[in-house]
Amino acid sequence: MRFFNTYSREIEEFQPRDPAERKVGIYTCGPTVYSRAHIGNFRAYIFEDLLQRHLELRGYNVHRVMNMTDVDDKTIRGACEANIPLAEFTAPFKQAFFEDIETLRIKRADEFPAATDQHYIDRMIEMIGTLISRGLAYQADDKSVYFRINKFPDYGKLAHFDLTQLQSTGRVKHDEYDKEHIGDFALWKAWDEEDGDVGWESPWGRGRPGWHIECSAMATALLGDQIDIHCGGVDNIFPHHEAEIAQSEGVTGKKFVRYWLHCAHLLVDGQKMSKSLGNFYTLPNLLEKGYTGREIRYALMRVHYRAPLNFTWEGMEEARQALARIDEWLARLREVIAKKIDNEKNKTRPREQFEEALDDDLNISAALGFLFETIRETNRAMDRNELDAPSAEAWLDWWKRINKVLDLETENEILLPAEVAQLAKDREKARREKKWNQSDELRDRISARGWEVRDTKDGQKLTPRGTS
RNA sequence: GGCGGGGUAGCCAAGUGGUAAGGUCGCGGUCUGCAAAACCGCUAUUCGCGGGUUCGAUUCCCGCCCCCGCCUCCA
Repeated sequence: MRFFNTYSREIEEFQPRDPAERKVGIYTCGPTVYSRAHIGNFRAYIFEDLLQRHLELRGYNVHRVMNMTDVDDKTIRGACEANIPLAEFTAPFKQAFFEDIETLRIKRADEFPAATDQHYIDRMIEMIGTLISRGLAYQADDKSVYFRINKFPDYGKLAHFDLTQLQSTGRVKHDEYDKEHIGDFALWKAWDEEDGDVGWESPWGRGRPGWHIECSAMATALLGDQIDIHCGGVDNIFPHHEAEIAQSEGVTGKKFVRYWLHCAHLLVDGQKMSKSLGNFYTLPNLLEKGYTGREIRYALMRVHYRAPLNFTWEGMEEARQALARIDEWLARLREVIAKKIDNEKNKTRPREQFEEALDDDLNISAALGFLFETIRETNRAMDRNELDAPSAEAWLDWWKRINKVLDLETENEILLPAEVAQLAKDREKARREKKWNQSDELRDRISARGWEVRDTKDGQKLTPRGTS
């Protein structure tokens, strides 16, 4: 198995810390719960889901942690504006997040530590204390504690940045007079009036943790000093992950992460989907348009994680059609099995290309290409009545195996509504009497109710469209 | 300005030093009363542009162009 490691900028053979036990520790940066996450955020989480599921398919025992950032400027501002306690403000967004990942069939992480958990606050304070004692951090005149990047020679290595070349984007306001170096980042932010009643006591006074330290504290607390894989969006490479390395290694003295994997952005109209640009869609936005969770999952999954993915409605339609093709294929395989078709002519058996494609830095496009090739070949055999039941069973087993990674099968059998059943019954009668106009009219009415009619040798078949 | 990612058909996209997977859309055909689904065929003499290496380059090298992102709290 090979992955592109952001640190080396090279494809590397994957070797976990504990190859014998096949244990893999993964840390993924989770949402900041100040508003509902948008589908660009979920592209990253789906990529991480694919990673976890493929590792598991290959026999690894994955332990994944995803943090919840429930204290930062935005959450505090939101709570202030709503005039409610911070926890009350973030709770519905946490809940919405869990609903959304369930809709998208994203496997839950083993742990979702929250930044405001006193246990982790304590750990952050402890780490900051250690960094200060080693000269890697200092308390400035503004009472905040900053990381001293000049004392950490590797700072900038992940992003390949030359620190003397850093330019301010003006996105974040700097308290330049308080910091020794413009690049020094906050570990502990001193309380100010805008924080209201949000704050924790520390050896440096009342305040709250900086964003980066929370991940270092939770990652090392739950996964140990060294973790196998750390993921996130490319926009987290700098400064967030760079800072995590500095803080963690500054405390433990050990290499923090073996493999850094970063996901490219979801674009809309060729631009990064983001809250600040206002060009974003949430999951409920797409569900309202009639798309289902698995259709959205497919649409967000089908492009390689390191390539930008442009979100379009055309892409959503493509996802729907592609899934219908898979559904149809599965239904046909099951039919062959049910009919116990026995034919010696075509004994086809599954191959390994799907898994091998994913071994290659999660090449999902190649993997799906192989799936669809397989679908065409087996459909062709079924058209000729040349696929026997054992072969169909073998392909179905194969699907069950790869679907552990894809998780794209329709969830529940949708019951035929009585109304549609009656229309179908009427249509059957009309067809027996060769009343074609009536038959076609009934087909339209059934179609208007979201069901598709097909006339086969065995009579009418009804399939729901756009199913979850 | 620095550092990345990307540029392959209408759209999405894989890929290799030896002549371009797959999905979707469109067109034609088989099947069908007509459809649908499925299958078959057609749809890139060509892979952003210009050089170079090579018997041969979309792939390797050099230069350039375009798009997107990051450059101190964005997945």
